Amino acid sequence: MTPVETSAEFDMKNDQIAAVFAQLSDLLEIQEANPFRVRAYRSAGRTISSTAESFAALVEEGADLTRFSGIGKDLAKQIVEVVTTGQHSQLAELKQQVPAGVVDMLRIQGVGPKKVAVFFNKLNLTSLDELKAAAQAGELAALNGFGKKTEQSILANIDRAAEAGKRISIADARAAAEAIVQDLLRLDTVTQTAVAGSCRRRRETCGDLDVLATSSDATAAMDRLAAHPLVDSVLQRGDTKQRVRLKSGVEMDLRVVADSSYGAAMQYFTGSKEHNVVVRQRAKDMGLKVNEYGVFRGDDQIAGATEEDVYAALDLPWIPPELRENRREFDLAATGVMPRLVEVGDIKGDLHMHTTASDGAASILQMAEAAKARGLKYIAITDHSKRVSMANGLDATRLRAHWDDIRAAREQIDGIQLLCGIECDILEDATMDLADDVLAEADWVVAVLHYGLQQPREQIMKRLMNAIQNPHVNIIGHPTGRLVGKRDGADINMTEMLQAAAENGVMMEINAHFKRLDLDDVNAAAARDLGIPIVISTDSHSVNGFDVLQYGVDQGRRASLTKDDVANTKTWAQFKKLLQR
DNA sequence: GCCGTTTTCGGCCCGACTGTTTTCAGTCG
Repeated sequence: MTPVETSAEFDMKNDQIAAVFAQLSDLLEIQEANPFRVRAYRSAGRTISSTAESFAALVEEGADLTRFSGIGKDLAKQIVEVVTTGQHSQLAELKQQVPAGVVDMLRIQGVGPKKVAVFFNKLNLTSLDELKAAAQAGELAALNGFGKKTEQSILANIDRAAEAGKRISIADARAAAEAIVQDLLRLDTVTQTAVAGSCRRRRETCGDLDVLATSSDATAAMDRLAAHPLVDSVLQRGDTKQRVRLKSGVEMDLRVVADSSYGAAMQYFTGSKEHNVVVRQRAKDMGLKVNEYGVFRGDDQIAGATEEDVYAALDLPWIPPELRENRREFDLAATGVMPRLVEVGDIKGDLHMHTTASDGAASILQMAEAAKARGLKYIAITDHSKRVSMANGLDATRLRAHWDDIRAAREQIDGIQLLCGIECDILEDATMDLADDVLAEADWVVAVLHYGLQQPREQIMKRLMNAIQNPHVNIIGHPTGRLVGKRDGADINMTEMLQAAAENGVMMEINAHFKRLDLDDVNAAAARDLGIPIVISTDSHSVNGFDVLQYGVDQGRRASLTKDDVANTKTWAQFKKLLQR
């Protein structure tokens, strides 16, 4: 492909491009297009949004987009059209034919493209409000293939459609799922139980919860779940599967299988869907069949009790759940050995935390004692700089006095190193919040964006580049500034930022707080590929703040980071050497 | 629409649950 000559903007984000193809697949589905074509569009959207490189930049370079799996000649052309014109001609056409309100109907539980097509084509309904009115008037039950129950179900779920797709944080998901798992284990008839689904894959957020149990008595397990104090109501119940709504609004599936199927069921219910499609296709190619009950050759179950057996039957090493997204796990598996991913126990230092000097709740010594109690060997105290006045940020004078306090604290505690650090704001005008001579005195400088996150990409990049080129900056903290599910990050050219960091020896943080978790999995993997040391830090504001470390490590695992990729797994002696820039 | 030691056509993962049906389609994960 030759570079594209155009005057159009090349600043479209991957998520925006992906959204075009997601919309296309919804619309095509309502129009009853070939389901595999719909899937191709949906998969292309997923590929684009889970790629660190900017597709806009790739188009600008004239790169061959068909090197991405699932993107062929046709989709490559469509991506070029979207990037260069900001439009997709077929999407525009489809939007003329199908009003947006019709697409909204897809969000109603139990309503899919086929039903939506009937509402639109037979009854001319074009919005959720019109659909609701029709249901109340009994018009839906009169349709061929519909009945009173479907109509009632739509009425029951239509008001919830607006919040459908809402996801909860991994922290909330784990708390709820693990409470229920522990409760099920109290039943004598339940032998094994575990959390599966996106929660087990440790995604940042979960749309629903999946719990698996093995038991000779599925009825007892389902009754137990139905009676759990966290449960609001039972939505579905069959012989082996029950779906409930929790009081928090989140829905949970419980699946009960026999012990001989536990591994296969775990594999199946852990997903992701895309990972499982590849697994099952692979089985098919080998003359086998995989379902939630096991791996089968003909009618013979040849594996199923453990996940290891299931993967082994397919000539695959066991794949850690965090990697099961059909990204690179099958390439890694092809080498025969999966990398040993970083673990919480590997972490020896925490390099981002606050004290009462700014907006923390504990003293320097209290934080150090708490860190030491958790087995950490070194920490950096990184209170806010003055720009963050709301958090009582430090100016040069207060910071120097604070550093004196940190040095004094070193005398009062053994077995843990204390670094004099600072979380220094990168100001809107691209200068640092503290002067170079102050930063030069620090052991550890975390540079961050807090304000002006809405600035245009050019200015955001100027700020990040200045910080990265500042010889006193060690690391960029929570690099995008996004808040999971609440706020998009700044408009960053990730490739450019990471390249600059690699060239200047600046590290990148995975902020372990479950509301941040950036760099995210995709970008952290890209950083690692460039040889950038990653630091997983908690940003603790209290002695309990260290609890979030697990979430950061999980994000690192999703990025397939090993211990070697994470700088704060080093011993203090090794880490000290990394500090020389 | 993608893909290919079954490569340019003919496939494309698999099963539970529900509701509307008398044998299956739609939805969901």
